[in-house]
Amino acid sequence: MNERRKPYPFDRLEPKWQAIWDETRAFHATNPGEENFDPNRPKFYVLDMFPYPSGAGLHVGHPEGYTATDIVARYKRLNGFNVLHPMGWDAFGLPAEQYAIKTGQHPAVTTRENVAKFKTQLKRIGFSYDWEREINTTDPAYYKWTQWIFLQIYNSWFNPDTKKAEPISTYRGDDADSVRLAYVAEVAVNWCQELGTVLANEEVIDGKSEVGGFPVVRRPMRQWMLRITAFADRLLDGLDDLDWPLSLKALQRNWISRSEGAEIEFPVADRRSEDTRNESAVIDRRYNIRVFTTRPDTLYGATYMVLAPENPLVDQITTSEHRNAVADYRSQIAAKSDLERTDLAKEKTGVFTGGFAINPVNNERIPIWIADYVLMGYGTGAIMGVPAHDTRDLEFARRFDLAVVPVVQAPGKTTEESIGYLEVGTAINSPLLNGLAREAATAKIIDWIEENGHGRRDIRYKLRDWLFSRQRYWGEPFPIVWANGKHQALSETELPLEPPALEDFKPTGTGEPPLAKAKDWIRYSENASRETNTMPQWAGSCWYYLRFCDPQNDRRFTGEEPERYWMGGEQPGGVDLYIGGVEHAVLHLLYARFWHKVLFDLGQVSKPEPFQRLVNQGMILGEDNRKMSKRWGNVIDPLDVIEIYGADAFRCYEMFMGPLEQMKPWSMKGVEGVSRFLARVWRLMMTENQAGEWEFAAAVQEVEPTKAQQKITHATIKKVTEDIEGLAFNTAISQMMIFVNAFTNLEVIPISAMRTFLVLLNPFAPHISSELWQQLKSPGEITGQRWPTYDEQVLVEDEVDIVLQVNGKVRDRIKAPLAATNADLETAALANEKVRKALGGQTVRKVVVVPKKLVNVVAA
RNA sequence: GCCGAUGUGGCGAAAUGGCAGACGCAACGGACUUAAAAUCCGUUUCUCGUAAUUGGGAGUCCCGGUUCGAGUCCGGGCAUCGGCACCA
Repeated sequence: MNERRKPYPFDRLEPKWQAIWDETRAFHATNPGEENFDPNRPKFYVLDMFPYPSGAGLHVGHPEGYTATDIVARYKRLNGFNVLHPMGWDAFGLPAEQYAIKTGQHPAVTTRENVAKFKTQLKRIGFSYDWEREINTTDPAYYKWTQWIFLQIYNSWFNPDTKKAEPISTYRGDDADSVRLAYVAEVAVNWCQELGTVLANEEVIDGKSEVGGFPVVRRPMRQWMLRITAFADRLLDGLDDLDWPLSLKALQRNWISRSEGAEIEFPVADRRSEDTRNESAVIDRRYNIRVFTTRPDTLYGATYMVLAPENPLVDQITTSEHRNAVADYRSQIAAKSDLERTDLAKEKTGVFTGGFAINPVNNERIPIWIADYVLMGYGTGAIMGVPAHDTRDLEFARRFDLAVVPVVQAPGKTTEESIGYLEVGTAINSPLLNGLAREAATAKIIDWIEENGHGRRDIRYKLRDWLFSRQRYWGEPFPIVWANGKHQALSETELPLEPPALEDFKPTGTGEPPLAKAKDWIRYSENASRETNTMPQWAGSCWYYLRFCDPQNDRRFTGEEPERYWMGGEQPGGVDLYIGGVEHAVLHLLYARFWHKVLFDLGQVSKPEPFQRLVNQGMILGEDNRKMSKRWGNVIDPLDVIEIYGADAFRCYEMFMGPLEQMKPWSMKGVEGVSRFLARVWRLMMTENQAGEWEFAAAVQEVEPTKAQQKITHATIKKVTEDIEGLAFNTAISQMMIFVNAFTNLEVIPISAMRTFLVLLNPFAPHISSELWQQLKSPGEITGQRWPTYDEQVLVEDEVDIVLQVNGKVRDRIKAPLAATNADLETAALANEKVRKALGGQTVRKVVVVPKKLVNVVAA
């Protein structure tokens, strides 16, 4: 093997500095009240989305965000902040369990090994985490508090008057279990046979499981739910003040999706009067059909109704002669997967029930159909069909030849042409509303509906309550026991509730959780048994950022004072910078906000939102511009890169690739370029002697920098400072390259400029900058320095370049004294030979002068 | 269909409304070397012109607008990517 020569000895100095940082606890953050805590420094909490420690080890995507936060953490420390920069492991989850099923090895063992591997890898990159705060969601000392928080949720309800979570003891009704924020319900859930578990809506993508891509079917099951929908409005409103990417806020808004409108009741016409043509409302008072609509202003245009096939009312409404057709259709639909059913391309289907409803606004008898384009899971599972002003209804009406009555006139169109018009227009064919625009018509009709008892104003959300139980082994057991068919909470003193030791982790396949196999564990007392479901993977990550504030606390989930300090502080407070992938937009980031709001209402945390500023790093693609995957053979292992180029080069390349938020392809050649830059930095201050040993370069001397050197040094301080604040790390590195190029090949290099530069470089390349700082015999440790400041005065030029334009086209460039007046510049421009040549004989109409920049001569 | 993002050299990219392409990669040329690697120096948007230099023209997805001046602002398209999707 031909040993590749290292461009500088990173293989020696990187482990050296990593060991020093460990030994000196260089990045340990102290809490208020602890020794060495300095209350005069401002705080900064900079957080990564902690990883699931998979067996595959670190991927180049992980360190992208981690490097960005590490640069900010180191930068903030150099600026005198108390910085909280922790790391931990989100270690409950499917892969460890599936590995356990295959090999029989306990998931705890696999997890321990994977964590050790991840930690070694992260340390090799030189991240400045406070490892004394490391946490692991599978540690009983951690999930004790996950279970404790679940009990807070279980023991709370949402008071609609205060719009807050309150202890269940404040509830005055007679059925507390019906209002708890954690409740059990029989619902149509997403069941994945392959994984042997149910999944949350957020975990299902295109009818397949997010993990593994296995088919998911609808199936009614009794499950634990968390009442996140009660917080829908607050989760929406809270977004306004967060410094998050607009696209991510849009994703959450879209997911919650608030619709305002009305719930309207349509009475069912009495079947006994089927042959009467007279619609004078012989009404069957036993059941009304309730619909939700965002367009109550089109009520006069409702010419039919549609129920979801699963709607229980269908049985009551269907007449005997239509019973067979309806039954056929319903079984046909039941056999379809969600995917088939929601296929937009297919033609609308449906059957008539034989029943009629009465449109309350005009007493018209309208037919009731069932069709699979109406979903049981949204609104009331029934709609009023307004074919003239709804695309789907129109398609359905045309297919089955139902009446179409336009009730909104499009501007400049005839009544007939207004069919299919969805925008704002003027109400027609609507005695109560004629002539009104949408807003006024909507307000008026809702008033009418409410006054006449036909319904009420209503708001609906697409957001569903959070399906919180899983039929898995490797998760937090619920601190719940069942007695006489009722659930009750364990007391706090019984936490943590550890899962039973099991030989066989396999899902049962029946929907009964694996924990059901542990007969002894289940038996709680003579007549009570334990809940056998476990919590979903998201539970642990819903509050880990709070645990980081005070990770060893055994009396509380997090200490009140540390929480107030790190999560509170000045408005708006919270985590000051949170970086992670966009894939958690409607999962972790929504769930965590929900838990945080519950804890806030209960007085457990100091701010209503956890993450003040959030940034999504872009995905890193393979060199072939495809998503990295084993299938394409384009996966890059960070450790391989570090082996060849060193951790500093790896870190700098990850940041130099392009803007943090952007998707971008990997390039080994690019790593090499950045590695060359670091080698140039090294050789600026070090030379190799005859024996091949590196020694301090004689060129670096105690001399005053020249004016030009001062200028570039201050320009670099300014650019790097501003770019770190703006997370524009790629251009910060560009500027440092410009700096180094300017000092390359000089016979005398001022040591003061080098020291300043090393501090600027330190957050990006902490190892090489620490080593050179020491080689330069600089005072103290580089990590103890103050971030340099720049002087605008130094940056001011005596002479400036002035661009001369004629009609906006550049014709020449001249140098002018900084003090030159506009008149001076104008004169100089008009006297310029190239300007005069370009003007030809044209008349000068106007001269625009931008001081210190340009003169534009306008002529014709 | 709805929501969001993006569109600049051979490639990754840069540019408070004011010199488009900083910085890096690749390519080409040169220095050093017996040679190579490494290193250092230079050229490198396209096009026309020239023996060469100095030059001319065009150019930031397309069409229009605002402006003395537009990659940047406004209007309308197109394309690519991401999310949601029969949500009433």
